[in-house]
Amino acid sequence: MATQRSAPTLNDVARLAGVSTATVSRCLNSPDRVVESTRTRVMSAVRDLGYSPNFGGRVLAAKRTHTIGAIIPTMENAIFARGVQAFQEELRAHGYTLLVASSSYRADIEEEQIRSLVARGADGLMLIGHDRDPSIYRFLETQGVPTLVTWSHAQESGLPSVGFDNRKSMRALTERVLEFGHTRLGVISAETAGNDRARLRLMGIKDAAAAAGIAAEDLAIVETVYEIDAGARAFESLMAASPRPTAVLCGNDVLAAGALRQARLMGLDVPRDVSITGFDDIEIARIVVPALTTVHVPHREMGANAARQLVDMVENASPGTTVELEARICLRDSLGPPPR
Amino acid sequence: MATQRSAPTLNDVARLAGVSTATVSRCLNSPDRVVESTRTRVMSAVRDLGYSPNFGGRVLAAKRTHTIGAIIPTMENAIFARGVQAFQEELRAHGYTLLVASSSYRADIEEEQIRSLVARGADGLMLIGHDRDPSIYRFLETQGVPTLVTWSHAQESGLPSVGFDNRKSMRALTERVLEFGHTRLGVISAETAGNDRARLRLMGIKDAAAAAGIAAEDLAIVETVYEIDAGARAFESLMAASPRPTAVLCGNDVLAAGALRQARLMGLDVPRDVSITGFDDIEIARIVVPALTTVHVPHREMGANAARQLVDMVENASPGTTVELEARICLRDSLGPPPR
DNA sequence: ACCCTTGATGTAAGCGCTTACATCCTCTTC
DNA sequence: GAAGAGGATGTAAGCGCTTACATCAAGGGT
Repeated sequence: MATQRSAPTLNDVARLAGVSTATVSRCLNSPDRVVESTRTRVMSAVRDLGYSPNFGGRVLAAKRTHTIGAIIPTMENAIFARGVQAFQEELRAHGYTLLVASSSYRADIEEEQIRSLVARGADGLMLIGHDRDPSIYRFLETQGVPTLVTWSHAQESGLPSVGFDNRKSMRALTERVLEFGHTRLGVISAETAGNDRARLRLMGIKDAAAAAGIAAEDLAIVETVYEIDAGARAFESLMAASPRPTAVLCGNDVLAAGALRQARLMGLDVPRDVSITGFDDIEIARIVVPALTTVHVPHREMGANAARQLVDMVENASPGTTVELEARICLRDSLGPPPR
Repeated sequence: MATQRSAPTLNDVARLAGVSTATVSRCLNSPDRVVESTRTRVMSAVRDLGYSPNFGGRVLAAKRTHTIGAIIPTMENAIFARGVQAFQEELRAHGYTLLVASSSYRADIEEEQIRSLVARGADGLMLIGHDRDPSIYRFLETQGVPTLVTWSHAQESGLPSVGFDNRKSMRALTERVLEFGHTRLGVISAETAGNDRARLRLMGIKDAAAAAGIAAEDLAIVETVYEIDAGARAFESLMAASPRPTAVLCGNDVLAAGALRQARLMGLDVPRDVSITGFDDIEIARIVVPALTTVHVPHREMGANAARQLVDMVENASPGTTVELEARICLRDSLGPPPR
C-alpha cells in the first residue's frame, strides 16, 4: 500500500491563505463576493496546493453536479457519434459536462448505466429511443431526474423527445425505391426487440409495401445485429432466394456498407444488378462505392437541440417539449432501376 | 419552480424498515453482515421507496467511486471507438464504470476535462498519448489519481502506458511502400502540435525516407485536421505538385479515406496511378475501394489491457507497467508499384 | 461625533453516507 | 444456570463542501 499523500482540502487552502473555508468557497463559486486582495491570496494558495474541489463534498452540499449523462447503444460505429459530439459541445457551452456510457444495445446494461449515472448525480439524462421497461421510467420519476429521449419521435410518450419520425422517413425512402420500379424487396433490419427505431423503420417499409400492393412473399426480411459483417451475411442470405430481391433496404448505413461489400464480393454491380439503401447518412455513406442512397438524419441539430432542451429542463424545472426534426431522403448512386 | 419531491435517503429507508442507517448501509454494501430477515425487510423498503444511494454522500464517506475516466480526442470517427469499447467492457467486468469525455483534439479542453473527471472523483484516468503540459502531470500527481496513457508507447515517460510504437510502425509501413519502388512521397499528417502520435508517425516516415536516400523535395508534407474532407483537400493539393508523388501516406485511415475519395473524383486509379496508405485499421479501411493498406492497431487488446492495468493501479496502488503491443502492417489493394 | 448602512469575512450547521466502536442478545460451555 | 463468546444491530463521528446567519469594519449622512 503506497503512502498516498491525500489531496488538499478546502481547509488546507483556508489555512494557508489565512482565511475561513467560507471565503475560499466563495472565491471559487462567486468571486465577486470577495474583495480582490483576499481573492488573489486565496487563488495563489489554491495554485500552490494544486487544490481541486472534492466532487462528493461539493455535490452533497450544493445538490447540483452540472453533469448530464447520456447512454448510447454503441460507440463502435459512428451512428451516434456526431450527434453526441454536438450534444457535448452545446452542453459545454452551458457549463455542463457530459458523461457518456454505452449499453451495447442491451436493456439490462442500459438499466445498470442509468442507475449508475443517476447515482452519480447526473442532473439530467439523455437516452436513445423510447423502448424500455416502465419500471425505469418510474425510477427516473422518483429520482426526479429530467430525462430526454432522442433519435426517435413520439408524441404520445411520457418523456419529451427531440427526434425524427423513423417510420415516416423510412416509408418515404421505400416509396422512392418503389418508384424506380422495384417489386421484390429485401430488408436487413436491426433487431427490433427493445429498439423502437428499428421497429418503426421496418413498419415504414411495410407501410409503403402494403400501399403499393407488394405481396408478403416479395418482402424478405432479415433481422441481425448492427455490424458490417452481419450486414454482409444478411445480404448473402437474402440473395440466395429465388427470385432475388432487386432492392435491399437496410436499417442503417453500417448494415448497408456490409451489404455493399458483399455485393461486390459476389460480383454483383450496384445499382445495376441490385439496389441498396441505408439510413442515418453517416460519413461512411459517402465513402462507399457507389455512394449510398440513405436517409439524412440531422445529427448535429438533434444533439444541440437536445442539449438546450435538457439544460432548460434541469435549470428551470421545465417539463420539456417534444420536437420533431426533419430527416430527408438522400439520393445517391446505390439506388437505380431494377435489372430487366 | 416545480415542487420536486426530493429523492429518498438512507434515513427514510431506515425509518421505514425500522432499523438504523448503519444496517441499511450494510445491507447495500456487505449483505452477509446482516441477518436474512432484516435484510429482506430493508430491501423491500428500498424498493418501495425507489431508493438509490446518493453518490456524493457515498463518495465522501467511502473515498472510492469505482469510476474510471477516459478522455479521447474525438468521438466523431471510429479511431478510438473500438479501443474504448473494449476498455469499458473490461472495466465493467471488474465492477467499474467508465466515463468518457472528448477533447476535440484541444489541449485546453482536455485539461478542463481532466480536472472535471478528477473533481468528479474518478479513481483512475486513461489518456491518449503523452503530449501535454507538465502542470497537468503535476496536478494528477498531487491529486493521487492513477493515470495510464494509451495509443502511444514511450519508455521514458513518467506515466505507464499501454500502446504501440507509432514511429517504428510507420517507418515499417513506409519501407514497404519504398520497396514497391516509389521515390516521390506525399504525406498527409494530422496536426503534430500536441499530438505525439501524429509527430511520431511523421518521424517514422522521415526515418525511412532518409534511410532510403529520398531527397527532401521528394517528400511533400501537408498537415491538416483529422477529417475526411480535410484528407480530400490535402490530397488535391499534394497532387497539384509537379512531378506528383506516386504514393501518399496518410496519418490515419480517415484521412486516407478522404484521399481515396478525392483520387476517384480526380479520375485517378488507385493504386495504378497513385498509391495511398492509412493507419489504424478501423472498419472503414476494409470498406473503401480499393481496400486500404494500413497499419493494424490492436484496438481491443489495447483497451482491455489498459483496463486491467488501471484497475490494478487503483486497487493495489501499483505503479503500473508500460506495455508495448505490436502493430502490424496490413497490405491491401491501395498500395501498388508506381506508374511507369 | 454618532448611528446606520453596506460590504467583507467568519461561524457553524448540515448535505447523505460509511464505519469504528459500543451495545445487546442469544447460544455455548462447563 | 452463570459466564463468556460471537454475531446482529445501533450510535455517532466524520468525509469536504456550501450557505444562512452572525460579526465586524469602514464610510456617509445628519
